[in-house]
Amino acid sequence: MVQGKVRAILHVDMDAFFVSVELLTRPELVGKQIIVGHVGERSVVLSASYECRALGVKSAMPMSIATRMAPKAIVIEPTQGLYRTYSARIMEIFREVTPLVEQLSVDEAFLDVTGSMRRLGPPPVIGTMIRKRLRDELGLPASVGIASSKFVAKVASTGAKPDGMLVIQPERTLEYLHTLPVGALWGVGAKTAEVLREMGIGTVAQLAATPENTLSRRLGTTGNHLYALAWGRDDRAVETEREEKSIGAEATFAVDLWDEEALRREILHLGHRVAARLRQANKVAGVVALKLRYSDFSTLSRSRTLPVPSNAAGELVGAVEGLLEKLGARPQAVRLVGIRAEKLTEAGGGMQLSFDPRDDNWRQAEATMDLISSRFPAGALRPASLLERGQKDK
DNA sequence: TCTGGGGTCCTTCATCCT
DNA sequence: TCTGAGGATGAAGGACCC
Repeated sequence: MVQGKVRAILHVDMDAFFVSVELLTRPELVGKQIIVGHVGERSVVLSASYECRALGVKSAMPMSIATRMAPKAIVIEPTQGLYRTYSARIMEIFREVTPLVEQLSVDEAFLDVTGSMRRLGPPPVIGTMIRKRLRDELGLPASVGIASSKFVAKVASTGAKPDGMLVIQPERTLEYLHTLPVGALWGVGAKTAEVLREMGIGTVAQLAATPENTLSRRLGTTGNHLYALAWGRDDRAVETEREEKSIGAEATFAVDLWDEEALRREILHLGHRVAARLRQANKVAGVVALKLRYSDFSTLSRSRTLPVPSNAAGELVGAVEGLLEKLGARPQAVRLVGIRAEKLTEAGGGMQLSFDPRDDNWRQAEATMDLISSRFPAGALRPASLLERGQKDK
């Protein structure tokens, strides 16, 4: 950052993104109560239209509760590939404005437009132009927050929703921040909010008025971090590149599971998914982690360093099965199982060392699967051990 | 009311090594 | 040879975000 120069940061956040994308092909549903999410007892709301939000429906809310709150809502099954396609087009528009784009998720990004102002005009003009392009070219509404830091821009875009724009001038930052509840701060979730509530802190103004060491004694480094934010201090730069640190996959069972065989089948399936994504990213994992969630929602994780970093499903699954065996008998039925590949490094630094010729056969087989998977629909190809018995016998 | 799936970051604790 | 201190590292768990 250039010392002394005031930055112009935009945070652009699409409004009810999944719902908006689905409505593009179903214009007759515009203005209706819409929920995007899987229909299932254990699913949650991915996105809800503002008509549903008015009734209390929120993202991540259990579907069973959401449909009770909005019994007339129309539930739409998510179309994963479609969101990625639109996301890519949204980011393209952002990059035509400035190369300094930090994508936070499929539907939001920070843009540092400090260097684009001479060419495109002041930040509010740029924000308006971006919103117009998203609306005209893609048919999607977005909200924009403009400030001199990432954090305040993000808070502003939340305040601008839906379909609005909010500019926080640097000299008015504290005045604006100090009107907000602590939950508006990045990093304050349910637990931290509860701790702060016990300390008698409910607003950003109260947080700012609390001595920093009081906060850090209670919350550790989070306390220092929150204190800085409460005073509008955030000089983090917009980062255009971010290295993936882990790749994982997990699945929740429709019914909690005691069956070890079914558990191992799911692990094999997840292992293949994770390995395929590692190969696609040209990465190998140094560590593989297993995650189990039991009936009572308690979660356990175990991890193991691989002898040689790998992206072969056989090796990932082998390590996870070792962890599973080490755990011994399950104390409760299993609700969720997950696998995560960690300590990622670039693959392709020559062949991986292995003394077992079977490993090479596996890698070749998996490379062939990648090739076939790239040409046929998802799920067309699976290891025989993942097929149901009836299917396997055919 | 009952909690998905994909991630990141931080803290705590155990273990190893010097 | 034994013991303890302290740093580095790995593993586990929790909180948070979208």
